[in-house]
Amino acid sequence: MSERRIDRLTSLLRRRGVVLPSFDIYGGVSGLVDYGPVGARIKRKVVDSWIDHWTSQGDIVEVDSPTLTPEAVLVASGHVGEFNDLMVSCESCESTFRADHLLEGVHDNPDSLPPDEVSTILSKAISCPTCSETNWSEVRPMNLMFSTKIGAMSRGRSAYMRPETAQGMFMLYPALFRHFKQSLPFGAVQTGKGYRNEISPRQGMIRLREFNMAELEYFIDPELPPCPDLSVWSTPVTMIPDPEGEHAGECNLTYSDALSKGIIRHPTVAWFLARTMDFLVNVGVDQSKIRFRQHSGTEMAHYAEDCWDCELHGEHGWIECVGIANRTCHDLESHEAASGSKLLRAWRQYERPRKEVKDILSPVSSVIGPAFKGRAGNVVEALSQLVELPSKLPFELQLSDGTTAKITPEMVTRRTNEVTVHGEWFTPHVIEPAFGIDRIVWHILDHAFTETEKEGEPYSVMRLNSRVAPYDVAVLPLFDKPEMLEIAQNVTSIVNSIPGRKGEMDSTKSIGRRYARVDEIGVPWAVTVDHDSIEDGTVTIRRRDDQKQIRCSVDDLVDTLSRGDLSALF
RNA sequence: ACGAGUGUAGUGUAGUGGUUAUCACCGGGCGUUGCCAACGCCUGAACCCGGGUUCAAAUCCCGGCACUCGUACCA
Repeated sequence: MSERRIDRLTSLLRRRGVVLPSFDIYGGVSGLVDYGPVGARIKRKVVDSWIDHWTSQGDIVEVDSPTLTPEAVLVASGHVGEFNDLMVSCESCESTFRADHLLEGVHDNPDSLPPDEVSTILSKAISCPTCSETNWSEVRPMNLMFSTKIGAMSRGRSAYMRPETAQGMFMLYPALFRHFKQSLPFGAVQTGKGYRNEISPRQGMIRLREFNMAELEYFIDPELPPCPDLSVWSTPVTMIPDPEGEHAGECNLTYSDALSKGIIRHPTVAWFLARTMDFLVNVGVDQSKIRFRQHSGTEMAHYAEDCWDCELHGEHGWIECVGIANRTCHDLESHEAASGSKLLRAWRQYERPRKEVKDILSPVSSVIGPAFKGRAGNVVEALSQLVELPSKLPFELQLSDGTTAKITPEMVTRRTNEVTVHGEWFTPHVIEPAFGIDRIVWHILDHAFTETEKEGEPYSVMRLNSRVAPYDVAVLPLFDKPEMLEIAQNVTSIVNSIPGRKGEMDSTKSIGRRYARVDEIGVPWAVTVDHDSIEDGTVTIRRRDDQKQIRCSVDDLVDTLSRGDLSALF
């Protein structure tokens, strides 16, 4: 047995087909892992619980978009710029830095410089912060996105594997807006793979190059943010507010207290914190190992207003597993600007229509047309955008192309326009909780992994919540007799016919060994078929966590299992 | 990314130039037992990959890959 708990845990996960290195027979690839037969079921149940947790709310729907993403989308989102970090290392002391960080204060916009210029500035003006030497290596761009081409050969369009699922949901905003009858708030969830070519992935499932993410984009009217009742969550939770803010220091607060004290800055964000906690506890994360940490102003993306990490504690320390960010209107506005689409907005109906009286110069197109020919369109446009009308005609009208046009009295009619305005278009804000599924699965396993002793021998039990257990029951014929096998086979197929339930039969080896095997992969219940089963149709049910047994009929078993948890029988 | 260490069956390991590659658990078969990793017999399964040195390499050297630790990085 290995010295360290984490080694014993990972060895169990490999041995039992939960999580194992990918492409192992070819030497493996760092940052890629496989879920085996047992792990894949656990992961699926976590993802299904997640989808169900949010979609049962009513105003959130599931969508699914491609992982292949055209370059333009990721240029607009900022990923192409942000993920092209230039790295440089000091040849004297071997420290590695992001080149743009070193240039801060020397150059206004270091991101915009090509590598050779960065190199030049570095060697002239910057010394190593660690050892003060000026002996820089070659500047290398580190692109964290996997690039590819859509289409054949050189005609292919540049694309990337998505670094987050969010952009796909922003692309679907117009469809969502229609689906929800054009009224906010509403949200979309998406689960799937994301890709980041990490410089040095380590820590097993914590930093992967291809990983399972689950993201929720909740679109709201910033002037009318949803403020759900937070008083139903009365248990305080651990929070670490912005270390640069006035509430710095770990504290234990309810969500509503944190919101009223101004620690959580947005009511909808507070509500997502609460709902996130509920989800994690539901799938078996240990509540005492969950905390929320607020980003400091400098850590936060420039557009975000309030950003929290939900961190889970395990063998790797405190790990960010969920990020909850108020992304404001940033993404939708960027895509509107880059694509020219006018579909990325929402309509805000005024409570009562506003009458607006406006003096305008209405163009007389029969005069303007012949007078300005090709520029006529521009002139009409500029007239309609005049805020202050000139006091007298003729006057010089400023056009958008920089030229001016002389407007004479016969070209326009002065008129007073009375319009009724019923509302306005605006760009919704978006609150985004983003979950790292693999990291959550890891912590579920970590928290469930319990090492005990049985008759002086080490004994491991995976105390998984039954919601995420790979099988609901294990069916074990006490011994290898045709009558018992038949009953066990029968019980297994009945269990498998209950929607959403899975049972597995195991008739090998001794009964103690089979109990041990199913304990190790976290099956919560073992159903044993014995002599009495042949006589009277009853079976024993053994509870994983305390090995307590009761006897009941197969009918009761099936009935209870289809209704809920077998613990009702104890 | 840099540096150091490690890489032997499914898992944990022994082996420091010549072994049929050790042991345990593990998997499969047969028998036996019959409710918590029981027992007996049989059986399955490994030297990370590629090159080099040597008559001979798991063992020494070089390169790659992976893991661990430290430093760095981490939208």
